[in-house]
Amino acid sequence: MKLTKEFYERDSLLVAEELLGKILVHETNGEVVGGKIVETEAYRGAIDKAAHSYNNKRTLRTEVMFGEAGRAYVYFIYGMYNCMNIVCEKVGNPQAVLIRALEPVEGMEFMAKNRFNKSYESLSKRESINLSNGPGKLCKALAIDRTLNGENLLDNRLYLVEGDKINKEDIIATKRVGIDYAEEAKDFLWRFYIKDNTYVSKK
DNA sequence: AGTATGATGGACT
DNA sequence: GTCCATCATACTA
Repeated sequence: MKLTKEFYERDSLLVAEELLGKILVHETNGEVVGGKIVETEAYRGAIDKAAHSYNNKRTLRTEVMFGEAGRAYVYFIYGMYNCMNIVCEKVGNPQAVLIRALEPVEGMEFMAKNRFNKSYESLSKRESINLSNGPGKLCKALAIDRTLNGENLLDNRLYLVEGDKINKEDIIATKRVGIDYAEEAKDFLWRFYIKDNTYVSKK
């Protein structure tokens, strides 16, 4: 069952935590690829120095975050990678959740081709873990790029469905990654991951 | 285990 | 011109 707009239309902290265990699916030229979300980060908008939308900064890039919940915010970073977020909260409140890592569930051949240009069977152990254990890696694996920025996750191209129920005691809350510039916000425990999951990007 | 470094280009000022 | 919500590789030990 697909997640509803009501699910997304809440504080990004809640959404980030509850997204753990859900399945992210991309359908693209006849292929279906999907993975279980095992790591997320909340970006809480106007009050969050780490967020692109800090201080309600509204630019062409951040515009999607100001719109309706349940859209994809995909941005290009470090000249090479894409990162996918899910827009949260009501219109005008620019929060989002970054998807940081997936456990492959469906379309492993497609992922292996995208990431390493070889068959899934021929991957080393290291490579199979590296398919989707980071925000840039999972976008490459699932063929998610900026053309999907603004995509409605309630439609049938890129969407999320129910998955495993994760127990509260299996959820770790810790500091976000790669935001050293964010002053006090860099220490907020706004990253969530599933305890002991192999595909988490960073303990 | 850890630490360092280059790749590479768009967004923003 | 500067800054990146990253990753792969190449070291050191």
